[in-house]
Amino acid sequence: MNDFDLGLFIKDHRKVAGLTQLELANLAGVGKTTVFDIEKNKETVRWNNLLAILKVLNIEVQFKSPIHK
Amino acid sequence: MNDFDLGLFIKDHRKVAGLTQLELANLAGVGKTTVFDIEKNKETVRWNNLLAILKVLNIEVQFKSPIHK
DNA sequence: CATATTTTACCGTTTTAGCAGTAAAAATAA
DNA sequence: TTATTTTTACTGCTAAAACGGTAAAATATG
Repeated sequence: MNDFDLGLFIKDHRKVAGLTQLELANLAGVGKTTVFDIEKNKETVRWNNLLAILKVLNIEVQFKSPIHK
Repeated sequence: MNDFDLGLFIKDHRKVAGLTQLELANLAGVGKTTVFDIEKNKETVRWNNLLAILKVLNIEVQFKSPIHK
């Protein structure tokens, strides 16, 4: 049950940071289209671009699995 | 301090699952090169391809930030 | 040891994400 | 309301990701 909305999550954080999509794009070093796509949950974006945006917004990524490693 | 090695993390889980890179690639619906690249921490891969591999290996992704959650 | 399997590496070809530009909705401010 | 900003949407072009094929290292197996 993966109802987590990453796009909305990112959008909310961008709003809290007081940034427009264009500003976030420039800070992350990506195009405005990429920010738009990510907030729309387009998953065929590049991992590095998503990472760049998450970094600007101070969002951490964690990977969990049953075999806790 | 981002010393987390996602490529190694994935490789270890693949090993535990008893899969070769090619088998994992087929299960995830991606090319063998993509699996290889991801295990080598190439970050210019597509988010959906990474997600597909994580899903096969039963690895969950979580996003954390100071605000919310 | 030998040899079978797996991983790493490189190479063309195809596919497509990323990009800037533009413009029209939608939201926000004045 | 009107004016301004922001978001959404679509465009063509270009760089490069994804891919399969191939082969050489590396690793595992008998």
